[in-house]
Amino acid sequence: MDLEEIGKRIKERRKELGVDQRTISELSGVAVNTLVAIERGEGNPRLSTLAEILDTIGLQLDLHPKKLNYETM
Amino acid sequence: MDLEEIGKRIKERRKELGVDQRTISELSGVAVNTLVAIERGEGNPRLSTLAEILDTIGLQLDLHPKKLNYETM
DNA sequence: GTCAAAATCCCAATATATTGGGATTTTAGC
DNA sequence: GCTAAAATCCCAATATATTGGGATTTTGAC
Repeated sequence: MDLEEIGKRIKERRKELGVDQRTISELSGVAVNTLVAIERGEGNPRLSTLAEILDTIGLQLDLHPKKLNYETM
Repeated sequence: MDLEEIGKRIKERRKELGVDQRTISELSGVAVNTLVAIERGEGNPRLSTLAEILDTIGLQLDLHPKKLNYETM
């Protein structure tokens, strides 16, 4: 789940909703330039920025365990 | 899943692993000050910063659908 | 292939996350 | 209640995300 995949998921979801970037920008309060960058996987948004967008399009962040890179700390 | 809960989850997971902040800081490359703020729910990290920490402690971000705030766009 | 809308790009200004250093407070074992 | 380690705080410097404005390109319908 990297920047690029998150961007894809956002764009995909927005298309499903049938809305354009400007609308999401206005509803979320995030500038359209910022949204463009994120959708294109070129962004590295603050968590709040990402959350505002996700919230607007009906997606949510979640946290789950995965395998550790280092077994010994 | 807001900033505060994410911080709690990170701290909780770190404790389970039995490692201190300095160690996570060194392994992840994120400054300890930044880690402190995030664990305390006072941070608003960039996605990359959050991802580096999560990756180090064996957690992963995920995206899933939730109810929309606005049914009509 | 024209046209309008949507998406993307460029740039300068601003806001804010991140960092490192050092000091202070809190925590936990003895 | 001492003590060392861990956690937190403060601050100035730096890096970078965000924004708004306008221009350009791409897309899709006709």
